[in-house]
Amino acid sequence: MSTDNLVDGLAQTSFVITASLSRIGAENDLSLTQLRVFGILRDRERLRMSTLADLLGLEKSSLSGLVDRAEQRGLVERAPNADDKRAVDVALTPSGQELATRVYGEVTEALRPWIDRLPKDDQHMLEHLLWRLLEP
Amino acid sequence: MSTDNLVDGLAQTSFVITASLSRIGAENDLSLTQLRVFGILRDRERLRMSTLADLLGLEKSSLSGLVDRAEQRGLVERAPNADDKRAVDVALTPSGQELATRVYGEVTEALRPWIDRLPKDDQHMLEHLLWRLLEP
DNA sequence: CACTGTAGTTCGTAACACCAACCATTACAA
DNA sequence: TTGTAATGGTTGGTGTTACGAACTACAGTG
Repeated sequence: MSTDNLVDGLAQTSFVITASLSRIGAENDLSLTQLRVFGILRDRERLRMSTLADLLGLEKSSLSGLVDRAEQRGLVERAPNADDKRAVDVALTPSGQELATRVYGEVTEALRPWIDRLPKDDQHMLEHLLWRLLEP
Repeated sequence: MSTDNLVDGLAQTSFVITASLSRIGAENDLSLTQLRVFGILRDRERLRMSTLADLLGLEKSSLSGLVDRAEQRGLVERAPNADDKRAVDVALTPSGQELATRVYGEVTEALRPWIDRLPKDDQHMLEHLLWRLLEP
């Protein structure tokens, strides 16, 4: 069956990407999950703990410690939510922002040579297909 | 820059795949890393601890515990290497083999609906591109 | 106003991954 | 060939990650 091979290819690719992300994260003392937090928070202004947990696919309790550690390092900050006094918003601090863009730049640089083994046309095709797949 | 978007797409896709693998692994009491061990060992006969560690990108010491736990569950077994008395070979037991094929079947089933949102032609194209990228 | 649900935190537990230190064996060099 | 370095694995200690259960504080609803 052909789907098997595609699944395999997706899994293998995942491992390659994940390895790069982990390595570059580690060089900056960031776990893969913390990297994801940064990736998510980089675009948006602020996010509630619970929605962040949902996006990451984590339990709320897992997120507390994660944010704790990042907050102690001054990369992230908590603020009470204006609308809901139970809720807590999380946002990147300026230094967190800076780290995020730097690390994601490094990731792109690290993957570029690997990606460039594919002709430009194929790169565009791949990009197109992946985003089609990722559509909601 | 277009590479950025491709890197992003690859990362996003990785997270989706990883989430599926983790979930299905968890349902079978297997961590993502154990799942990878099974995937690697499924094809080959037996592997030395060190080469397995290399393939996984792990320290030797990390592998010891990993294999310990799998061995205690009877999924994997150690055997002294014939050529090198220092080395230890690892292989799936029959019950490990069975679990491996079952779990990887479940993964394929889980991803199929997601993948099938892409027309068959696009699936083949994607598969082709990914494997081109994965070439050594 | 009581009651049920939701948002986060804390606590205890287990897996995971690393490093450093340690044997045993192998490879190599003088 | 014998001494020394390198390799293969394990052990022990540490920090991170993730979970579930129990808990507090606030929201929403009847």
